[in-house]
Amino acid sequence: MLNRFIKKLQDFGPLSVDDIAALERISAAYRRVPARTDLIREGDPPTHVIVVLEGWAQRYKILPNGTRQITAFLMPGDCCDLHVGMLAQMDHSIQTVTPARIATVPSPDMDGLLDRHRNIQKAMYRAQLTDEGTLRAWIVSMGRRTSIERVAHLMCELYLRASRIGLVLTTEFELPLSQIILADALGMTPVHINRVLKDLRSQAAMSVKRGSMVIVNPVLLAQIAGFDENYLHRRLRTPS
Amino acid sequence: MLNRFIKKLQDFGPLSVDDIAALERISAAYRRVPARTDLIREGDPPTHVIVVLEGWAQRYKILPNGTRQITAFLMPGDCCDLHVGMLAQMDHSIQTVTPARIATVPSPDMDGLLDRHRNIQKAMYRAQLTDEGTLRAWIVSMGRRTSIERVAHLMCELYLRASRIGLVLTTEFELPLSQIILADALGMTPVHINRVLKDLRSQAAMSVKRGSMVIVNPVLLAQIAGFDENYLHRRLRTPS
DNA sequence: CGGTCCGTTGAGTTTAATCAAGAAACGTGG
DNA sequence: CCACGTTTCTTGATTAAACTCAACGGACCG
Repeated sequence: MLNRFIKKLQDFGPLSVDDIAALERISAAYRRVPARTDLIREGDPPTHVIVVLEGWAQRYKILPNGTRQITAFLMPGDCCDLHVGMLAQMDHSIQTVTPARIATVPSPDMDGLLDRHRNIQKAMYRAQLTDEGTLRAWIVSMGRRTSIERVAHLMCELYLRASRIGLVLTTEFELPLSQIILADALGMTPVHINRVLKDLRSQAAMSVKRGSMVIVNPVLLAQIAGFDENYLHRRLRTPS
Repeated sequence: MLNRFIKKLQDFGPLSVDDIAALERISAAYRRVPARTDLIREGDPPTHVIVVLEGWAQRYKILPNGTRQITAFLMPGDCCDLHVGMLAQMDHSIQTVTPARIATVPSPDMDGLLDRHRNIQKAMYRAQLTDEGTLRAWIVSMGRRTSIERVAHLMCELYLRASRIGLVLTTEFELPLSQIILADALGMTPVHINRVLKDLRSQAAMSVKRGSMVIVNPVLLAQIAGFDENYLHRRLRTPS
């Protein structure tokens, strides 16, 4: 049974038995981490590549005025920048959202792996390009979408990403995100998020629990968001 | 006399004579492009890495409702994603802002260059990490900064980036950006940008010309923005 | 020299933030 | 297992920020 990291990379390109063995070696050592635990903090010198095997994490930054902006969610199989070891210090922090299983790969080991396994290298660069597209899509959302579109768009992104890694079992999908986290991800106040969610609930697009929410109708959300999934690079160039 | 691309890479790591010769070969063929010319459009299959040798360009995306969001500015020496050739199609467009000198490197050539020249590879990955930091900083700006802070923050970013590549000759710095471009970069309306600039002008932080603007007091802007330059990774790990 | 694009300003409207308060769920320790 | 404190969610009323609409002037271009 392959771990989420390996399974995700397989979606981005073919891997040989040897590639998979190398990935298994490198991600074999993992640790269990409680929710809301910083994996690395702004200012720390990064020495390891962080790989999320199970659970959710988030990249975030705290501003001088105390507010927080979340810049990305990491789902099972996702990892932080491959070449992060080149930096003198982190410019943001990464924290678990839920209890998680985390592998930390020493940067030199990751460099060696990329060098020796070209399939892995290609798959990882494809994954990274997708992440960058996501980053740009967030900018587009924050700049040019209304608050309800913005919420719906994030939901679509998360739903689609979750689908691809086999996390969506029915048409519905439960996210482990509180309204406070959503607010910090979308640049709004929790109060306003709450009102937007109320609206989406009344349209039967989603329902809300304490500390999490359920996407009931992703198609409707996509319509509200004006969602274009191209940015997630569903259609990568056929791997050669 | 080395071109801007090579000079920029030298800032990110030491290059040998051989490295430099290879970079010169690859960027020797360039073309002059007028302002407001699309270099590549959303939906196009990317086959070349775009390198800006002179002038400014921007990444942008047009939404279904016709609005535009700019997600990045490319300055002399900057290039688009190295591995862009892996994608089936672009999820955004890239356009010149000013008249520019552009080199387009076929993706396989770029791959070969990175393979054969590890110094170049390292320098480029460092540059790319910096770009990603910039992307995240934009998200933070859009989500959690007031409009005046947001404008001031972008000005600081651009001033600092321009300084590093030797584009700032006095303490002042002229940017070739219209208020419309600024508005589309910062997720505001041109009308509101105009009022914010008026405010910054009255504080003697900047002045404005038609189609461009001048940063008069970058220190004051940094103060207004709450600017933290760490995200631009001034202090990279000492190249080894 | 007429047209177009950009910048500027004012007035009115919309959107989202702020302030405030209470309810419901959760966690912990006795 | 219950009591208590804490966090999250919810709602209403008010304020602040930014957008929209509209109009006009100046600069640049052919």
